[in-house]
Amino acid sequence: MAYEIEEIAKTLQSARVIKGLSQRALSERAGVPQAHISKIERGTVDLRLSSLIALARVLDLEVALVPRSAVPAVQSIVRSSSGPTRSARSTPAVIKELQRLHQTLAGIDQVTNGPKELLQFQRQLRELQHLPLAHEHLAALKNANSALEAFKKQQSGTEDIRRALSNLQTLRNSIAHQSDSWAANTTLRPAYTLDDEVGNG
Amino acid sequence: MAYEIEEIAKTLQSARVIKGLSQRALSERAGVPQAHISKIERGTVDLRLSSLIALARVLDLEVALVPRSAVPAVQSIVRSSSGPTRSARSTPAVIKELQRLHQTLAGIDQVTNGPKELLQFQRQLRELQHLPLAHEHLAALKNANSALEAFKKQQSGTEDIRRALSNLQTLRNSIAHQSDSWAANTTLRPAYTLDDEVGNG
DNA sequence: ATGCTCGATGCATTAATATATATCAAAAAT
DNA sequence: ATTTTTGATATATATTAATGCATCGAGCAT
Repeated sequence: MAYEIEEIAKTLQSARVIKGLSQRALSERAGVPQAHISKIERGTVDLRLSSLIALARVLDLEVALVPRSAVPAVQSIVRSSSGPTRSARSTPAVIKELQRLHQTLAGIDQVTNGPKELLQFQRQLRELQHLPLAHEHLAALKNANSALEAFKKQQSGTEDIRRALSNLQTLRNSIAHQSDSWAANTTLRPAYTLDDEVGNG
Repeated sequence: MAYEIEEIAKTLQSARVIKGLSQRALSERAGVPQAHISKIERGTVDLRLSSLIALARVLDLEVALVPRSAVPAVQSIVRSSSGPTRSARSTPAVIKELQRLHQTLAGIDQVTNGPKELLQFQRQLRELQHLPLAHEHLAALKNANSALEAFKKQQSGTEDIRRALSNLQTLRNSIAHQSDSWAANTTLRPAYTLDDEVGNG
């Protein structure tokens, strides 16, 4: 298979993984069979443009034809625009943990009517999903998760939730501070749809 | 056919026309049958990625997947980078006239050993091909062309050539002055391959 | 008027994608 | 330890891009 095709295939796969979607989940949304997605990502097929567009759509990507002379500039734009999304947060473990957090939160039915800490927790989590989390932050996320689960099983009260929440806030602040150029973009960037239906193909 | 595909098709066609290539010429270079190129440009086929890449290659384009959030920035980059190439010079008549000039020049066999004005003429023409020529400049080009042909038929001497050359120089200067931002790029931008084999499919 | 190039179209054939469905081993979650 | 999920793979079929070739009318030039 041609080099360029594999390049695009890699981009597709990377985007899918970052979005926390399984091949099957992507399959449903894009209307492309999972088997075919597998072949595409492996670069074993010369896919049609419609397939590429269908997949790109779901992955918030756009198929573009850019002049060769503009490629470097475009690359730098793309890098700076989706850099944190791509590089810093590409650690699979971190992504997984974020999903886990989201799911345990979804498993608590008193989020809306329960203590307000839970809602704040939810909001905090949503913000974190947009931040360039590195692998070093994994532990903090795990702690928050176990705190949440402890509360879910009623093994602890709202105090622990509040403490975990505070931890997440400090985490958020420490990260948001180190990259201001990124912070400017954060309002424009479409939020990940990590919220709905994560990783269940 | 999907909207996005037609969009890409339009881009391909536009790039081809601007480069002064016929479908048949593009066909030879890209290894794609002319009939198929026709269908592609009309948006009546769901082309494969390999076809798209093959065509884009010849047209100095790159197939890219850009994040939706970065699309506006990328568009502005592309516009400013290939703006003159795209907008100002897209007048078909101007392109035709440039090709005509080039061909009449090629029809003169004493370019290399003849009067030095011819060589300068050639060089000047080459520079003009990289400039954002508008429709208003058409007359000047036609004048230059007729002057060249008159010399070819030995109906005039080198004086007329020199005068036409001078006209082209002033034309060049007047254009180059009004856009400095563009002038900076002009060294980096790959020259059009209008030089070799123009419009003979 | 003649000839040439252009893009579009038709047709037959080939080759490959796309799809539906099912299965498998490995990783992950319970 | 058991169940679920995930990605890769297999088979069979339908759809269609891709190719080669021929042709057509329109525009342009000689």
